[in-house]
Amino acid sequence: MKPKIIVVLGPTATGKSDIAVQIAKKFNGEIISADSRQVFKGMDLGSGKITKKEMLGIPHHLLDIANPKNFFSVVEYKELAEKAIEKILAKGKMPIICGGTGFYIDSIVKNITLPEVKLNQKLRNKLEKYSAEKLFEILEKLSPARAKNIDRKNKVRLIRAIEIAKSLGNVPEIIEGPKKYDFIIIGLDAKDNVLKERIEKRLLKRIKLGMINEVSRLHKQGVSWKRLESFGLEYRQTALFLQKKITKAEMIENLKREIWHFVKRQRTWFKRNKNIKWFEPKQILPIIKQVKISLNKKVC
RNA sequence: GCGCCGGUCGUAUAGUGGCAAUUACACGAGACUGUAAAUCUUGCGGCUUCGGCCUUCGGGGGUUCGAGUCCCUCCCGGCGCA
Repeated sequence: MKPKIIVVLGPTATGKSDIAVQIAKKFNGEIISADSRQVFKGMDLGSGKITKKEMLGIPHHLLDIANPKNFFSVVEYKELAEKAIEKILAKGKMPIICGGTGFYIDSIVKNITLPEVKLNQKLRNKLEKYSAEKLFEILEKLSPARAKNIDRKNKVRLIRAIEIAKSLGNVPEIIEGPKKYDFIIIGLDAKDNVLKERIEKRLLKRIKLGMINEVSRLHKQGVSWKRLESFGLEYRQTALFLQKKITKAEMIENLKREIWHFVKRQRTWFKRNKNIKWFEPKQILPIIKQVKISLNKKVC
């Protein structure tokens, strides 16, 4: 029998972190974060990272493992997450993956093997000057197979594909490996108006707790404005505010809107996965109590 | 009361006689081969057998082959003078 892993996913502001902690308490688990921003050290308030206190003694993995100045990708994430899974299982405990980065979660759940190609800044600087059409032509020559299914207007993807092709000779096919684990996937989502309210409340709280200082500190530590803006949402808007490109009121307005857009994108991603069992945040805790026994035998 | 300016898809705008009509934002739908909170695509008057058909630019009337665009009039808003 394959080891069981619980996954807690869903759009932002649904209370995933707290619920994951409750689940971990119930099933003797440890938590592996699946969040593309919380991996970075020093990015706490802006990314909504769980605090030491909120962890209630449950060990958390894959938080604060990367330097925001450096490139981090799903390849590294997958490698580290699998190591964490094995470590937790070796202790006889239950791994619980929790986060909102669909791509990171899928890399584990689908066991996707991706080529490990380091970032080549020199090449990127050169490629960034080209138009999408030009980049597509270059890729077509290097890797016709990849050119066939790539989004030909998406420069970010085109540049990455060329980078991989230049390093490996072509862009290898993606491989979905054998399933090593049994995943129980719990999705958390709430009604639009409930979520919007939570988003606003949470945002104002973060600002009060010092989110702007956090971004300012990151910049002083050498994280460029460009890099901060590339993180999106809180980091982008706060960076714009600190550079006096927008006012504080504009920053808050933009954030409310963009976080909502983000929710929509997350939902679009998760919609494809038919194995997700969806719940409202408030109904999940009583259910967790009930499935206590059945989880040890069979899937709930 | 007089004078001037203005009223166009949710909002802001373009359009001064010739194709449902620009652009931005919002809103909706979606992609995802590896920077994923990023990046990208797409719809947005209605209907459609995808060829078209119908209804639209404050209201009404008029000029014209043809009006968002010109004229008259009414309504509404802003500014100026009384």
